[in-house]
Amino acid sequence: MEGKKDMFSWEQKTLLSELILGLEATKKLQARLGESSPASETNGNLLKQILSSYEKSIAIVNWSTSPPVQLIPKAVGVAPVTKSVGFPKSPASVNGSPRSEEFLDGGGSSETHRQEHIFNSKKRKMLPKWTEKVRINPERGLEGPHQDDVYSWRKYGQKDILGAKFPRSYYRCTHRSTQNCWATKQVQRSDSDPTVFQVTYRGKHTCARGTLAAPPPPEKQDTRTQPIIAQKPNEILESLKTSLTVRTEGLDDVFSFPNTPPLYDYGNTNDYFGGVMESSPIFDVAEWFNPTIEINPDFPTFLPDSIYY
DNA sequence: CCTATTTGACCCGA
DNA sequence: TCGGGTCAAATAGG
Repeated sequence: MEGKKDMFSWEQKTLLSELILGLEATKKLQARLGESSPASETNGNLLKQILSSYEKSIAIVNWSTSPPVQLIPKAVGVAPVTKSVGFPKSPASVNGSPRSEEFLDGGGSSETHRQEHIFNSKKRKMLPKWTEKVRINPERGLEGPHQDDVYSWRKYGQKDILGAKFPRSYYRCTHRSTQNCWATKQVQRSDSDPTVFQVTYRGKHTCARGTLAAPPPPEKQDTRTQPIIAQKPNEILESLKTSLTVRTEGLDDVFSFPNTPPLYDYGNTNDYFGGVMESSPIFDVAEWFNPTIEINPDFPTFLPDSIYY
């Protein structure tokens, strides 16, 4: 565990190099494809997927080494997806191997617990962070949810934020304990425009379905449609569209998602949101789309992780 | 019975 | 001390 603290094993180096090579190659391919066949939507997605996988893999390797190897940034910076995971400064003195073990504490000694906590928060600080804006479209199904939203999230908290009309909800990957996936996200409904939500992600998924190819269709999952939806006066805002933005914390990553589905313009704000607030039965639109943005246009179903596990 | 959500308490950094 | 983020017991739902 403490063996090589300031350096990576040659395996890690090699692995990293390989990953980077693959990443670069993929980018080139992407560029090339982009020029020749402009209509290859599928190819584009595949490439995005591949790039994403490379990024995550590299990130993982980096995480497992004390000094985050900053080779990723390189000079490639072409593909937007390559925002390269941002690591705030040096990880200070986090121990070399952020491995589980400690999380499995069973004894529950407050000591262990505490250290675990500290460790976690430190680690957390290093996680890349970015924000996307998602808006609901009253006449369409959920729009192009981001890959990241296809994951299984589990809500672990909600808080009223000072100055914000709506509470902020916190989610973490369902597989955190089982697979050490530290991805989390928080959703904040915009004060001004209730149709807009700000989703801030932290950390990339390292869980199986997060790292590997995206979980595509098997969403069938006997639609465990949430009852909440049923009570909604309207099912309008089921749709949302994602556009993104980025704003990172001191990290220099310029991130932008390549996919930007068609924009829908709902000129009129449905009276829906008119005087929501206190009298309206509308709790929080966030509820509907929060947990897990579903691709199903008709129902924002919340898929349990059971599917993938 | 098991898993996910709710919600007040608790922790920690600013 | 305050406010944001997380924990965890209670609760909901299948």
